Amino acid sequence: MKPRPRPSRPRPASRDRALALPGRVRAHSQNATLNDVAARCGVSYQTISRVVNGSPLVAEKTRARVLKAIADLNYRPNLAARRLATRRSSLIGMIGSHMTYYGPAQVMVSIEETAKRQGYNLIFSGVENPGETELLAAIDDLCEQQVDGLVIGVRFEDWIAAVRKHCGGVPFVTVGNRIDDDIPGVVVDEFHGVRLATRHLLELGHQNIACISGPPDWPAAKARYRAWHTTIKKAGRQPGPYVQGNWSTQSGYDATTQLLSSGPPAFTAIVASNDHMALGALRALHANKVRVPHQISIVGYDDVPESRFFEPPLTTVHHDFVAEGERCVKTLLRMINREAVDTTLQVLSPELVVRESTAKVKRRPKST
Amino acid sequence: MKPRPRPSRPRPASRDRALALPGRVRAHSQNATLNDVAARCGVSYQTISRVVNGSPLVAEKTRARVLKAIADLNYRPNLAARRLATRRSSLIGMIGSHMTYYGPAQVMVSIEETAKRQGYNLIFSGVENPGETELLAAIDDLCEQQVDGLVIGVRFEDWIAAVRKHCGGVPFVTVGNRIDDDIPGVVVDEFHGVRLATRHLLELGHQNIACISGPPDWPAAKARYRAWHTTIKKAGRQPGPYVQGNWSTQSGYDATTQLLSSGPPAFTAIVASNDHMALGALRALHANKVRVPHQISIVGYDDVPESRFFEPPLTTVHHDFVAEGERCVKTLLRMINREAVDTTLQVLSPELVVRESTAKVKRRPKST
DNA sequence: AGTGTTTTTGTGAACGCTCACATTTTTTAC
DNA sequence: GTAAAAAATGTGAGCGTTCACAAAAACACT
Repeated sequence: MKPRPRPSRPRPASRDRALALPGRVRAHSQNATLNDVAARCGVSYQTISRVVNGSPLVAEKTRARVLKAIADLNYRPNLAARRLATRRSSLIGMIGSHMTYYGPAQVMVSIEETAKRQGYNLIFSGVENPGETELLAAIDDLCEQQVDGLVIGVRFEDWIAAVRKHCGGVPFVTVGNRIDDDIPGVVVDEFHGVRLATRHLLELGHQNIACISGPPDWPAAKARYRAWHTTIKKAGRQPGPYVQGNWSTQSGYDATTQLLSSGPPAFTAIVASNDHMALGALRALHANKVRVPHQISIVGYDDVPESRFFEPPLTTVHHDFVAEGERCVKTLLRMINREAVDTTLQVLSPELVVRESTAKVKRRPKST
Repeated sequence: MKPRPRPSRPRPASRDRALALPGRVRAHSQNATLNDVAARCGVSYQTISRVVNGSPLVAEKTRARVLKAIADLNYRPNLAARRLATRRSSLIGMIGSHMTYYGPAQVMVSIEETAKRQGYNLIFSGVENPGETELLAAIDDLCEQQVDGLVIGVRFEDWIAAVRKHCGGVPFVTVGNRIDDDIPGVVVDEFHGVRLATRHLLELGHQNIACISGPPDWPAAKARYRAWHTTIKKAGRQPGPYVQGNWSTQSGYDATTQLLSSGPPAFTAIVASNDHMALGALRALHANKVRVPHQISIVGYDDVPESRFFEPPLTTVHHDFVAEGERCVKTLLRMINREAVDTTLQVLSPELVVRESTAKVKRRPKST
């Protein structure tokens, strides 16, 4: 809770007040208030408040008059005042990162839309490299804004206790994070998604399957990596080589280059943890004159709209970000309204989308 | 200004108050207030307020004591109350659309970051199909939130007057919109960007250059289209065929298919209004066995991070979205603080990035 | 010790709204 | 035509903060 920076300029409020005559002179073009409207149509402020809030206990005639006055004066309720009085803000906060990526952006938009439809506004706070301090600061910040609830879209499994404390009484949900601690949330079952992808490759006869994973401190990356590993093991095979990327196309390119660097590849397929890295891989393969899918198959994850236009069109896993966002707002709203919610994670199922970047193995794999 | 939906559940506040004893019983786990902190360390609320706001007029000893109490009680200032008292919200509103696209998302993130650095929070409102009513509703909504300023990232040139009215006294800037009406704003000079791209093609000897534009109701799309047209005219040539897309990869694909449908193409190059459509074009060309850049050159626009990994790497125009967002927040903040601002548009310059999707014309063009 | 400063702390009112309840007006019923 | 019931409107207080100013305490200096 750092001291708020004092505005350097003289605040207009104080200047106005200094000039104010005893008779309650309204500052220049200041917005109209309930009282102004009331004065204008000769009723009490409470009546105005009633019509603004759609209360039925107002005579139709009065309501009409008030509505007119409201329009004339261009009255707009001051939500800050309302908040203070009601102790509800109709604001939900979201903490997220990497909004320039397709998935996160999609989730954010979906959250905003759903919230708006329910009469809530979204206040967003980006936390680029999600360390504990940064995250807690964002939570504090949002809580000071009096948000009614919080959507946390970044990893925090190691700091659950601190997060709980900083949220105070404010309910929160997770999105895209598998936090096993009875914190409500929504995830798409990424493990399952990658399992689907890996199995698909296995069924195609691939014996040696490589993996390009995301940064290991992302839960999503970890789940996807584990799914690759586990599925192959379960099938009684050995996992192929594995390189870490950071979600970016560039990193996919680099990872693949590295995979290719040690002579002719033993693997015949790659599982990439997202479509962008898959694109980088495609490109690196092409640069090395390796043909996809003839020599090497590749699957991505996310099903970004572009992926069907890759060269070749990418086999990938479709992940419904919109549903994810929607569901998590719905849950949050129930918590805010103190309705019963199932505190267990809601898990959505991704789907495999087979396109042209995967094919049956042709040549005999070297190893195994 | 629609009536606010009444929360269906009984408000906790009212229940608490009903139970409250005369002696001012604080509701259960309600947040601590200035008064609570004051009571705890035996000073007046004003003193607490002073330390919270970092005022220098408080004795070091007292400050330490207060700070301790604040930490103990987990006190957090109530921004709603502060807002009411100061008439400033430290909130800036942003109205935008298509946040799942690279450009808009990038701008949004940049705005949020810059705002946060200056002590402001961002409250975002998405307006997907930007009609007048929808836009004005979003403005009203944000103004009710008492935002100190507004960034409008959607087109509104036809409704300037209405927008002005609805904003009331709230300052606003445009981003990515060329509004010629002394409304401050920031744009990247898209016209120039596409001019660069088109000239590049011209210099490569292309005589017949096609265009895939964005949806014409986007100012950005219009500017880019005009630039293609004008530049070619200025060079004394005739503009080639032209098809509209909608920014999506799919639409780029479709547009190109259409371009190709009337027999062997007369054009030898395509100017696509964004990278995604260029990708679609690339793919359509490939599907039709047209080689890029050997038979047809293509340039995109935006320089999304993936574009250098397209097949072939895309020649495009780099557009600095981050700078755009930053500049516009800076301007807005100056307006909020009533400092002098240059009301004319700030224009940033994009740059051409030449990669491998463009080359000299080989064969004699059929026409002209 | 007494005065004048300077530093530190406290007081009252206001911000614009909603709540709970009180009061007035209108309608209904006998 | 009156009493009771229902509908419509009004009143006072409080939400948690800041502002302007007032008061008190601490410190200097004669």
